[in-house]
Amino acid sequence: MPKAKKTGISTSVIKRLPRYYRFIGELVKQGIVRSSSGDLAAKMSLTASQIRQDLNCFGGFGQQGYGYNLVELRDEIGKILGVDRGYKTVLFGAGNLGKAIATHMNFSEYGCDLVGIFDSDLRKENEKVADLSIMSIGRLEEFFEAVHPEIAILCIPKSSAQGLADKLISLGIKAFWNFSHYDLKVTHKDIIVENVHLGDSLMTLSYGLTNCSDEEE
Amino acid sequence: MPKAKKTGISTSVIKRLPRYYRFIGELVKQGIVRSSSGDLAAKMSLTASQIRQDLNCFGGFGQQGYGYNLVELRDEIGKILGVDRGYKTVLFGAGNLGKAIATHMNFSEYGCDLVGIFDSDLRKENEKVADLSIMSIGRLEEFFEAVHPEIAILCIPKSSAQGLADKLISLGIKAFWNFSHYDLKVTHKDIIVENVHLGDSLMTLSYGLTNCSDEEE
DNA sequence: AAATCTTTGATAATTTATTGACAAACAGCG
DNA sequence: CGCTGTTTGTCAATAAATTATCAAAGATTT
Repeated sequence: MPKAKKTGISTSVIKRLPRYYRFIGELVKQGIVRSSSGDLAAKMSLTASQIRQDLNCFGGFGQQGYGYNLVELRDEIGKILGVDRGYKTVLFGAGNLGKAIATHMNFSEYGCDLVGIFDSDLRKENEKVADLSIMSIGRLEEFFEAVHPEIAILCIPKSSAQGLADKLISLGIKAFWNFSHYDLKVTHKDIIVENVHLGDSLMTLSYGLTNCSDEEE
Repeated sequence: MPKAKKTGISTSVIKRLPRYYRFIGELVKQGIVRSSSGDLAAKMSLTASQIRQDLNCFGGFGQQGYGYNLVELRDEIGKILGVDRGYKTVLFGAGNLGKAIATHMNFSEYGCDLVGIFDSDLRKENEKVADLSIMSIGRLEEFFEAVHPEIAILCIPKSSAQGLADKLISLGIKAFWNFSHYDLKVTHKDIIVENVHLGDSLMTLSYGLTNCSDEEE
């Protein structure tokens, strides 16, 4: 009898959910139908305790003496993450990174549906990327009026990020996936922001090389 | 009198360093020369206490009654991160994502120097990306022998990631920046891995939209 | 140069996260 | 259908991270 207790899930737990979803999805693809928290823990380099505790934040998905039904578990986590929602998503900035994200990401796997690409460079208008024609910013209001997208992906220079974000919020955008090298400031409380800083990740690698390899011993 | 205490810095602290580096660098660019932990905390949405404690892991960079000299602080953090090292970096997989990373990232800002791009598709050989000619995998040994790169960026399908990684380790690679949608398994203890899962970040956004917006109240 | 004000670095207190332990629940077997 | 073995969900214990506090250091002012 799964009891849902959605109140105040910690971000530590939430940030682990996508990884659970990936791993369990992979196991399902391999045809494995059940698994215990101990098995999963070994495969994911975690503790069994943590897996049980994490999953229990959302409900009792397992069964004593048996473990977890992986298909069911994957679907439950998917539902929690909302990967079945198909949030309408619009991308801004069709430079190298924007194009790569548009063509490289399997949006549908992650609960998103890419429905539009905008660029401020008029010369790119009508160019095709990922089966969509790039639109000029001039068509922004018209498009939002008609489509009402929920997520904006920002692949634009940091100088224009905050301005565009404010504009998009006024047009009803609910979430930002922000690659603009700038931490968006958002006062509205239900607006969700994920600032992605690839450079930070690379610097972490550099830190590791610089500090761990020799001096650890 | 800065006392260095590099022993066992927690990953929580390390993961904040790049953000400090970015913010402080930005302030320096704006011509601001000093700042107190309180100022910085307000600008970065952190507590003053955390900033002081984080910085103190590496040495006493501040001065009572004055605060921190931002140029000095930025340079110190840069040195800790190793962004002055210019680690020789090789990219594998010249698809959309690989090309975007090659052309979009300012590697030198992050302590890296992109010195080679490989792709298994022979038709791409000699194609130019980011001022480098794509090399075929056949030239791998020869190139590593001559150049001895330290970092490998993997923008390849997950099916070939582990195999290539093992090969590269045997050729002397020290760190992986891995975009292959697969968590690399590395037993060697000084090999450093950053698994980047953009999909995880997008799912976190989806989680936020699905769970927070309405039900929070 | 003394007095005042600011701010650090360090330590203590608190909060949060992770791990361990175990009773209760169920599967599987004979 | 009862017995045995497994595994969960929960709660307690531990560990880690964050925040608060404050004496000492030094800047700034007069």
